Amino acid sequence: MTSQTETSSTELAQGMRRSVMRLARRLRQMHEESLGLTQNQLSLLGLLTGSGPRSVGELAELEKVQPPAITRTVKALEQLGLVQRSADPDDGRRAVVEVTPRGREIVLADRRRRDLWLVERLGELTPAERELLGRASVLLQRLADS
Amino acid sequence: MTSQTETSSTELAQGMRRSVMRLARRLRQMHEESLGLTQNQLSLLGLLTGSGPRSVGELAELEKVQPPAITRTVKALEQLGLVQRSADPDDGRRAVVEVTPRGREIVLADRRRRDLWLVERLGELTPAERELLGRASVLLQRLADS
DNA sequence: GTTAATGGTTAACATGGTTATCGATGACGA
DNA sequence: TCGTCATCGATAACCATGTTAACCATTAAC
Repeated sequence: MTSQTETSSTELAQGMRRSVMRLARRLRQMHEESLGLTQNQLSLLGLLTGSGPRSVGELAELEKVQPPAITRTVKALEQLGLVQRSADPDDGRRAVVEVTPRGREIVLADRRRRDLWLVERLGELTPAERELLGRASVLLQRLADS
Repeated sequence: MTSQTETSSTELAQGMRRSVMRLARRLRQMHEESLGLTQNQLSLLGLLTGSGPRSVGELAELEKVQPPAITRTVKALEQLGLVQRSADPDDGRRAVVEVTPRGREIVLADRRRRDLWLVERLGELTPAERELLGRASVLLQRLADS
């Protein structure tokens, strides 16, 4: 019993890795050519849009990257007028970054555009299949966060 | 009706994008620290292991990258003794690349290691949930390939 | 057989990650 | 209160990996 469960879990894992990695790659490609912003810049902008103002250190941790990488990206976004950097009033060392209205606008537009391809693909499925994916999506999220 | 279907498809797409991208990221991190090989090198090696000998141009197309990038990665893998490059006997311009036994070994070991984390996570789910993911995985694959 | 097309490499450059170092600010014990 | 230490962020120098442009060798075509 154990060995059979193990075997099928391995096979399931292989299948899932393949399909998830592949779909992710596809989704990533969908917003490559986006408004002149790089992948990184969009990712950071999206993060800020979702979470509100953040310090450089927090952003680094959330993006799983070292602080200098964030500094560079923030600098680029700042020059484009998409984020704004200000000193933390309580702690002069911290630099707080927040998205500007224009930045937020771009993120939302990009998200719509990115989803378009997937929405179309999903439209080709049966309602039952979509329902299945909806339930699976919750599980995937749980796996990713665990 | 249409508008309701459309709305839920949009929501489904958003949820799926989030969960798929996140899980993919997590899976990718799992084999970062792998034997001194970079992400790229492992990816190319995996491709070659799965598909047999390929020309540089084919590899570039499969990896969605320009030929010079392949040339560089192949050169590195060749120096490590993980791939072998030879001239196509029918067309002296083409360079055919194939994985060596040692390269193949590394790919398989890496795959096992990468799957380990996911297998463990899947083990925490109920059988019904695993079954659901198995069916969803097939759909994801189809979406990615369409 | 000369010319054009094709496959791959090389060179020069851009982007984005890293570590090491430093300046400025905040925290804390003598 | 002051001197020391820790922490945050920025800068510099380096590496990995993508790009385009130019070039070489080989094949194809007239």
